[in-house]
Amino acid sequence: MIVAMSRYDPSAFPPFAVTVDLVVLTVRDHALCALLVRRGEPPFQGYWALPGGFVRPDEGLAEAASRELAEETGLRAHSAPGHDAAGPGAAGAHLEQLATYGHPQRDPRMRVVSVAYLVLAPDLPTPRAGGDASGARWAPVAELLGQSPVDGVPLAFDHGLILADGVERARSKIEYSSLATAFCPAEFTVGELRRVYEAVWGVVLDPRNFHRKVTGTPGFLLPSGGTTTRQGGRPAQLFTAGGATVLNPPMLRPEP
Amino acid sequence: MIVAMSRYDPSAFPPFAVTVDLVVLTVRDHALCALLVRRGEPPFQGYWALPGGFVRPDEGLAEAASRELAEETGLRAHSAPGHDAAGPGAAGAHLEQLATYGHPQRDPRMRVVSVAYLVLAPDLPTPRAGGDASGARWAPVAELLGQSPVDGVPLAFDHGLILADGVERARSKIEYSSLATAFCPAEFTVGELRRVYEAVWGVVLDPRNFHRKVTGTPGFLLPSGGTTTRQGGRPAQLFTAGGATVLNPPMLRPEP
DNA sequence: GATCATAGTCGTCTCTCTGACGATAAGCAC
DNA sequence: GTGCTTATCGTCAGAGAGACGACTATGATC
Repeated sequence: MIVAMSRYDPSAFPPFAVTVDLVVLTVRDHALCALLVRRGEPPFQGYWALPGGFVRPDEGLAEAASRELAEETGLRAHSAPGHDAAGPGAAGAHLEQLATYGHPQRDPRMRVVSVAYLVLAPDLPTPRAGGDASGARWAPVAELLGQSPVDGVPLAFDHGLILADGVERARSKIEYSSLATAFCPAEFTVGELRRVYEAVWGVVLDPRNFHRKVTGTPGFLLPSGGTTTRQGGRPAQLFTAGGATVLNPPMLRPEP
Repeated sequence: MIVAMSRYDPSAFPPFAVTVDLVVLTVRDHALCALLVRRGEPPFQGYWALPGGFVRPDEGLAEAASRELAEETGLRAHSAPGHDAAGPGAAGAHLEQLATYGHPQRDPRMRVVSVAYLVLAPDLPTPRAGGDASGARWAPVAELLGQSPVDGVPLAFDHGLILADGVERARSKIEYSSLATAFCPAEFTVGELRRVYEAVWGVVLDPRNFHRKVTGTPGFLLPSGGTTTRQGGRPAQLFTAGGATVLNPPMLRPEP
């Protein structure tokens, strides 16, 4: 019986499966999008789900998340273990632990505890399907979180809840950190960064005030010297992410 | 082999033990304190550790944390599942998920994944030891996180790291939420609330500016009508926590 | 009971930052 | 060239924070 089990007796513990699930977010076409895979096996066969998989016996949680991310997208992630970690403007994606989901009935087959990770990545080509997934796609989170689920059906398991938590984390975190740069390529313009904020928050920001704010925050942006006209209009200065990870004072999210 | 295992095959998953660990914080004598228990069994026998235990097969993670908290302290917690949840000024403690720790070697006996929860509670009597703990005490976090570990030895397992993460979460969360009231009894004065901020942040705040800020934030404090002189000096108005959970604009933490 | 120490509460001033918005600059399409 | 787009600089009013003066109402001490 459980009640008779000593709380730390290793020979009599209730067995759990531990998985990682990934909320991979990017900004495409002015919209915040999440990576979904189509499940090729029951349960929820044919449903869209977050990428993820079992943690192996000899690997850490962040390590498992990194591995799944690489298998699924080819991305190299910098995990941010304690606090800051990622170097400025590096090519990979930002990865951080989101939360852990362990409702006893969240998987119909067995007791599964899933550690969710949040990944913020620059725009990528449409991912290949890999492993046991029969398809993969970028889906705008506005469709996923609105009243109308994808293709008329919700996500598998509790992945809709996990996705909502991940999106909320991303939305609030770009307020007080420089994480929005994780959605940009290594070199980007102030306007491109502003479009990231607009897509993630679903708002329109004043270009002049935004420019003043980000260029006036020490350590947020480093001028790289070049300019670009890839967005049309007047040539814009190119920047890379500065070393600052915390924005003080924060970027204020306007209310509706 | 693991690599041959289908990622969601329930019949061939690597078995893990899943535990919850609690970072229980309170403010005593102008200091932020954490609840520790002394381990009565190996490994780390005689070391101080965070309270916690195995998750039972039929209970959720927050449920397990709640149960352990009640067993250890007699506290009833309001978990805060999605966002807000706790009613204003209720008698119990605030409970929220902190993070999950699963380094392969974090427990010398076996693979254990631990979901840490953060509990913020008003000052309590010294807790009774329970279960397999041979003692329990409140320890000032300044001593625990400084260079000098308790009694010359660090905490068991990776609990020092978990504690540090919990303290950092508490410190940052009272900036932009009304969570500091969770450290106060149901009725409290502005000065008592200020002493909570001062203890958690380890700073001294201007009483006049603090008063203006908290009384000027709609929904943060509700006047309860009464007054008290329990802190000495001029009688102070009593308040209960208002319904607001988010502080906008936030309370600013002064820098050294 | 007068005095003092302790806290609480209200006001004022200055500085910084934000939001709103005008004006100018420098590319591209035609 | 004209028109359109985006980038960048500047100005101004209002909100909020830090610094601090002033006053109030208790209990403690002589």
